[in-house]
Amino acid sequence: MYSIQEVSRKTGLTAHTLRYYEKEGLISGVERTQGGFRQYTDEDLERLGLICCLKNTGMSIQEIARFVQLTHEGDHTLKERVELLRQHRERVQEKMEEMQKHLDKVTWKLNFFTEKLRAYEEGWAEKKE
Amino acid sequence: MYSIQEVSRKTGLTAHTLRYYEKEGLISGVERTQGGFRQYTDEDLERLGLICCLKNTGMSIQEIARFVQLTHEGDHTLKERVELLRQHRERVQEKMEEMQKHLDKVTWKLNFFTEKLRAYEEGWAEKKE
DNA sequence: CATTAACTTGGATTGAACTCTAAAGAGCAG
DNA sequence: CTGCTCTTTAGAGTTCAATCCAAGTTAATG
Repeated sequence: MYSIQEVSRKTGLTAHTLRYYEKEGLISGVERTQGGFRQYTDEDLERLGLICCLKNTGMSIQEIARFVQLTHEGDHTLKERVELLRQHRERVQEKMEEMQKHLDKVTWKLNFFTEKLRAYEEGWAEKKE
Repeated sequence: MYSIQEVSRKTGLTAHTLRYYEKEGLISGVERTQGGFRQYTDEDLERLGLICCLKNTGMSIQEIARFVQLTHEGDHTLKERVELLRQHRERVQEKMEEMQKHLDKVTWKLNFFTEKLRAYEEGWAEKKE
């Protein structure tokens, strides 16, 4: 059992964000102490792990909430969940390829500027002599 | 010379966004007709190309504006520009590696669910018999 | 037991990047 | 010239994902 601060440390999310995620339906059924303090289980941590993966690959809060809701509805939603993850993976892969292309162009431009800089510094050195 | 709509089509950015970018300092010095309409040159399009690459690899509007400003200041900012692009490239590469790791975990989970779905559908088929 | 630190809530605020609105002017086909 | 569409501006509004605030409650420590 972990306090919200401990989970914050373990996941890298702030306590604020953890409460926000709960409010948005990303993590439901977190236990409480008799005083009302959140008590996260190892299973909660595991679920947060997947949530972070989805978030870090660009899935929106809404979509993650949808996925979590399906999970709660039981095994008859398995097909839909598989479909959801598959589509997400595809989108991410496409986006990464796209990014790589754009990054290649940046690299090309970078090389161009580096060469230009070399020429500029040489010219400057000549003037100095 | 291209109207804002033509540039919109060519770049995929809306006319709104093009005006917004201009206001934020991402594209300065766009010519106008005597009536005040924007007239983009091929050079403007080229500059927009790099801007889109930077944006699509996650650079913020502010950072791009900074880069553009340096460009206008002349060759003595070449070193800084090279540095800026180099750092950006590094950040993007790290982020992409990170994303790939997270995506791998999603794939793993996807395989898990796919297997679970297969078992579930089989069970259902048995019941049906 | 007293104090301090951590936690609770609902609702307001932030910041980034658009996105839209309204009112007016520009340009072109018929 | 008459419509019609396109473009202009300043400024307001939207969305997303947090992030903060205030006021109150609970737990932990000396």
